[in-house]
Amino acid sequence: MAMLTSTPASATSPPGLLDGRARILEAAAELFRTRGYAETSIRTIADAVDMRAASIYHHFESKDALLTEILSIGMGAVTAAFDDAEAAGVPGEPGARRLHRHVVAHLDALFGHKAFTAAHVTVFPFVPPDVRRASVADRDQYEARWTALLSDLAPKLDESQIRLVRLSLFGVMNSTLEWFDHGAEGSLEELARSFVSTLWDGLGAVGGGS
Amino acid sequence: MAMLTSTPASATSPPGLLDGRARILEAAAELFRTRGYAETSIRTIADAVDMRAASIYHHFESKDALLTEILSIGMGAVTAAFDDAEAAGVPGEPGARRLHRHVVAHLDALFGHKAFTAAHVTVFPFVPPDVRRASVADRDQYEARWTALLSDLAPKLDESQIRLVRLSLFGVMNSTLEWFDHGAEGSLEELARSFVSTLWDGLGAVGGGS
DNA sequence: TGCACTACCTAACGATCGTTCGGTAGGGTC
DNA sequence: GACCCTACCGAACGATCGTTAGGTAGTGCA
Repeated sequence: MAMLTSTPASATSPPGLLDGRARILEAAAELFRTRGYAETSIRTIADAVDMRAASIYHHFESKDALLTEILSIGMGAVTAAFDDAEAAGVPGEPGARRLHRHVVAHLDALFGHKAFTAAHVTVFPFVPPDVRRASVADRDQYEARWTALLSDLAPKLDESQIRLVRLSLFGVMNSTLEWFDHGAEGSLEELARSFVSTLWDGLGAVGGGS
Repeated sequence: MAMLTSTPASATSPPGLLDGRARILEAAAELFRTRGYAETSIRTIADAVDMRAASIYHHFESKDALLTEILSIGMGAVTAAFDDAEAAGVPGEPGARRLHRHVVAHLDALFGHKAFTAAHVTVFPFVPPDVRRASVADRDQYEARWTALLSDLAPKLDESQIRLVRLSLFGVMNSTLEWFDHGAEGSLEELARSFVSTLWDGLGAVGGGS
């Protein structure tokens, strides 16, 4: 996983402030997320960090390389969050509780590194083939973790059903980036609880329908 | 809703074959879906229909106007499918059955007019503001239909919970465009049944977890 | 003082973009 | 035969794109 500061920057730059490279990453990720990759020019990114376009190329080889690193940071964040959530488990705990912890972890990572993680959801389908190739390994790893988790939680389901549940769950969780207003609308804990209770117990039980 | 053939084309062109305008719409929608809007040039679209770039402007005022019409066709398809599904209902039927019919209708429309409906899911976040403005009314109408349906089905849930269920359900259903291989992987009926049974009865009951 | 290095700059390159202009070929109408 | 309309075309417009070449100010080190 690539880090936000590739050099020991805090030794030469004021602590708490991002160096040029990290500021470019942050601004570019946010612009890619909100406007799209092709729609965001190098000059727009440079404007956002008060530089000229050529200066971007002092820190990154190309626009594609910049995107590749952003995707890597995003996938690193969710993967680390998954592993932390797994480590926090206790043996024999209820399935719904374990699922809830992982949903919270995913949502926390999603919104905590929003610009970087959202790039995987919004711009990934359209990134150049070379960039996509550089990211698939990271993505496959994360996917495998979820497959194993869900197989544990719902042992009666076969492989294709697990795949369906996983992709559906990703569909729900990742769509929150588009409509959930973190902060104003409530906590991610509650959102996750709502997801899990509906997914686990069903809308029929929760909603009072006939 | 805009139609695929705006002129009485079948009077002058061979029946069963799309006229130039409809061929442009179809090709552009498919290219926008797979490559993205900004990533697809007018010349690429022209190539796909064996024309030159200038000829596109005989049928459409601008690239934005072309996209606007594609979005309109897509939203028209899902809205019409919803209304048909509602009309096919019988009084007093179980909630899960009514929900299932609407999920099938949405998925049918999604995959039946894939290029046009997918544009709303994949490229909409990045379309130019003017294009977005032209589509919001259509989208709001469709959203309102689902809000009313879900409020009927789960009367115990308040407004914000209904919103959450609706957005989650959209998240799941629309994500299928990215991973469900219609035809090779099974029927949309079965996919919908799996969604509804999990959503309605819960993974706890279905999956055999503890 | 001199050298090397980092972090930026101005200016420009060729390519590609959406779009427009001024055509032309062919069919229908009178 | 004159006229018009639809459906296309070649060629070009200015703007913007990613990228590069070459330069400069500032800092740390010998």
